[in-house]
Amino acid sequence: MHEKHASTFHENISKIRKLIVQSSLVPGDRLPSERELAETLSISRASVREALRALSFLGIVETRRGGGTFLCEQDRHKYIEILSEFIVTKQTKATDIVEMLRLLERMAFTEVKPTSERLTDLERVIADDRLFRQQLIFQLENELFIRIWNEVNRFFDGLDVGDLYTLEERKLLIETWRGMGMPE
Amino acid sequence: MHEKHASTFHENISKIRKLIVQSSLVPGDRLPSERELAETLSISRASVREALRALSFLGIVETRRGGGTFLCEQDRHKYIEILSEFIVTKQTKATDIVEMLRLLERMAFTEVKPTSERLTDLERVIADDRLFRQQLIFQLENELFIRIWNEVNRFFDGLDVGDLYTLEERKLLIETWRGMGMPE
DNA sequence: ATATATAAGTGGTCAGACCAATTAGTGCGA
DNA sequence: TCGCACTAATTGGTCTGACCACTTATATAT
Repeated sequence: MHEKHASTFHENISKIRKLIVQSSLVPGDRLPSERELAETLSISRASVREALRALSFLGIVETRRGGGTFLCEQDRHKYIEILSEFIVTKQTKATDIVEMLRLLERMAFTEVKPTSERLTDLERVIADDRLFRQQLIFQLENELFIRIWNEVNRFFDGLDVGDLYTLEERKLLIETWRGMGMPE
Repeated sequence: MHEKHASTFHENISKIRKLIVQSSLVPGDRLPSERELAETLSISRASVREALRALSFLGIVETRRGGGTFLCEQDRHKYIEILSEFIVTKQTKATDIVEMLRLLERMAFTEVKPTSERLTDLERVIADDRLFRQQLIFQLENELFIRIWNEVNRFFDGLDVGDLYTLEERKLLIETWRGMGMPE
């Protein structure tokens, strides 16, 4: 009865996107609840959630616990465009990529509240530059930020210019963080 | 007992990433099964799946039905670096962004097998340039491709230069596709 | 009319079950 | 011994139903 899709997962994403269009939703509008979507699209709520999570990662929808699922405002991703602008306009070279990565990671470093567990996690991967930086970024727990870092870091990997920080720098970073004190 | 996280969702991602590091997994290696992960990390299998789906979208792991979940090979994302290289090195301007988008969308156009349902879906959004192109890309059902298009399209949106195609071009695209025949 | 308490709605998580695809194991025959 | 077909175990994919945490709407009391 229905068309062939690569997987029901993609089919479900397609269904939800189609419903957004048919309902003429505009950024900021609320989508039907997960339970409604499940019944309307004749799929389980678990599948609805997996599809919504994917759309969330793509920056198309956002969910608010107890509130609902909403179509994203374009403006919320303005800083992605800003970063993109930086890449696009500045005749970016290897040094610029490195500079941007250091900037992003400094942001993470200053934003993340240092806890004993996070320090332990960082120390565990202190020997590996890439894992160390990845660990730092993930501790921010901001999906959009993680996505941006992920893409920029791919540039860096492609450059094949070795580590971003030395082992001593990474150790110093941790020591500095430790000196910033613990939460209550 | 355990540290404060923004959400258990991010905490779960952190747990899995930590386990990958502690197990010294290298690209190509298989992760423990979802059931094992659930028991090891003391979370439900549904939560494990949501976390794995996120890591999948970030290009860190990939799942094979009946086979398992594997740490991604770096090389699989080589073409992301190629596209990035294009952006980074060519002093990319607005015209280049447009060119790249047209290229990506032509790839989708030639790769996707035209079916009556897909044509219907496209015709439904023919009035909206952005939705039309998004619909076309999503029909490819390739997560990595969707991600790349998504990022590049953000550049385009930031340029604010109007539509990429005219209504006539979109109609022509559909007519051309319709002429390519239907599947068996 | 305002503020407070209550109820309803919604996303987040969990448990257990079954299906579908792959993989590992077994045994038979050449 | 080797190779092939068959079976069993493993694993990701989906479904159902339940309960919790948070938000929003409603009703109630002052």
